[in-house]
Amino acid sequence: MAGKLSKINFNDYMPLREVIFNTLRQAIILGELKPGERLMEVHLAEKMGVSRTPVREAIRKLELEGLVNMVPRKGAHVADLSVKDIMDVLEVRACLDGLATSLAANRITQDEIKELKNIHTQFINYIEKDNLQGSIKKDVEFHDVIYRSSRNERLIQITSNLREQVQRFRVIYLKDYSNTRDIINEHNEIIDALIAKDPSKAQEVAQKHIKKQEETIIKSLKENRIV
Amino acid sequence: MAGKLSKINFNDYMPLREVIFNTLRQAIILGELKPGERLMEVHLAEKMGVSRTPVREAIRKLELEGLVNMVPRKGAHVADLSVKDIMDVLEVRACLDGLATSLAANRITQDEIKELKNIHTQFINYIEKDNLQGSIKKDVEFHDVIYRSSRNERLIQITSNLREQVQRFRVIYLKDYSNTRDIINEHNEIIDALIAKDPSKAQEVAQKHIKKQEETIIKSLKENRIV
DNA sequence: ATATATATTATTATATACAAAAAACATTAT
DNA sequence: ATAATGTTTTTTGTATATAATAATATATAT
Repeated sequence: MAGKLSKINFNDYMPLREVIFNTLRQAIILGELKPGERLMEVHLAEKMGVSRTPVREAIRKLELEGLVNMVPRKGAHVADLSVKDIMDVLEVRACLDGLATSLAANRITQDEIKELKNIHTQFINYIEKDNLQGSIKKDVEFHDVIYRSSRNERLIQITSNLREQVQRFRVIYLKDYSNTRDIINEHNEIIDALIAKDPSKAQEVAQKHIKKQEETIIKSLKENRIV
Repeated sequence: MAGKLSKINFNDYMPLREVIFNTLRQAIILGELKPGERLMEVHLAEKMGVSRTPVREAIRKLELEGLVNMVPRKGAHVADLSVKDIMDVLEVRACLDGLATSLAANRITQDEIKELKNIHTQFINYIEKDNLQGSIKKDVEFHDVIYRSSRNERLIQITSNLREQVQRFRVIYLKDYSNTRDIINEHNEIIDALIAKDPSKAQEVAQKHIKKQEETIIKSLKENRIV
């Protein structure tokens, strides 16, 4: 009964508002829509071939997600993201990454550890080959597995939003961004702590990992004379 | 030039969608709208004397805030809040309260410490007088000051959402909720750590404070045979 | 009686219409 | 030329209309 046809093409309906929401969100995160840029309903609507209604609903959601600022009766703008903003984000993220990793130390399965090692190996390969996009992708996946292993949905949701902000910041300010080899060792430490099922060690190294990321960003901001 | 008239009554315009959003949110948090309850657009619209448009936009925001679940083309329901959900929330909150308090230890001003002590005194008074509503209010204010003193906007935003969830959980499951005298001592410890400007002590006692809250909730759930 | 098919109704999704406010522009007075 | 005022245009906010889907009720066949 449950062949391919009954599995596929069932729940693939997406409201226009969702499509618009995802499109705009991606555009903001990838820097195609720049901070401060005005979001005009009619303009966006005709550009995407829809009416104002789904555009407005999408903007409402972006507003709550903090990617868009609204002034009633004036309009919507792409939210600014200051250095202070991202420092706030990283301060929280360091803490929550520590939490996620310490929880994962107790809750991660053997399969997930295997998966983690696998991703890490691919990460190393991309780094060796200077493939930035690849290494970024594997870095994201690496942390995805850890968050997932924390078995805390709320934590996953919050950190995913925080990572989004960091990604956005990089695109806006740090066009010369690159993944350093140091990260390999830091990830190794994390894996070791997880295998050892040592929560406090896991917390420590994960927190250190984000703090180093923060330092890297600050260093890069200084080199670019931004701060 | 800048008399009362120019200060008051200037920016007091609020879009209907915001009014509806706040109304519905309050209703959900205070348990007037129960988990699983259907939110029907026309129904809500005519109950509040507006058209469907602002109601829909409000629902979009509630959706992103996690207070409402949507199934496309089916409708919106008040989000469920399971015991597991709230355990997740408290796990994160313990961590972030620790962070906020440790940051506050370095950043809080003398005035803010004075404010904190003041609120705490009033909190004690309400506890002594068995005034639950009063003590809850002062408890909230107490933590507000600490979050504010962390000087981390992102942290303030996230924790405010988490506290909202805890509040909601209490209303749904713990109608017999009460503030115990133990909290007085825990708050005292927090104040002391802040005065001493001792971040790690501050983190420790704040985290302990939330963990105790978690225990209280679990105990109460057991007494009520919910878990 | 139960299951299946069909018609009816209710509800959401999207588009459009209209009203109110803000912004842009032009006009006049100084 | 500049500021103040009035007019037009643009844009947002809200209401309504239409289309499509889901839910419900009804009828029919087995």
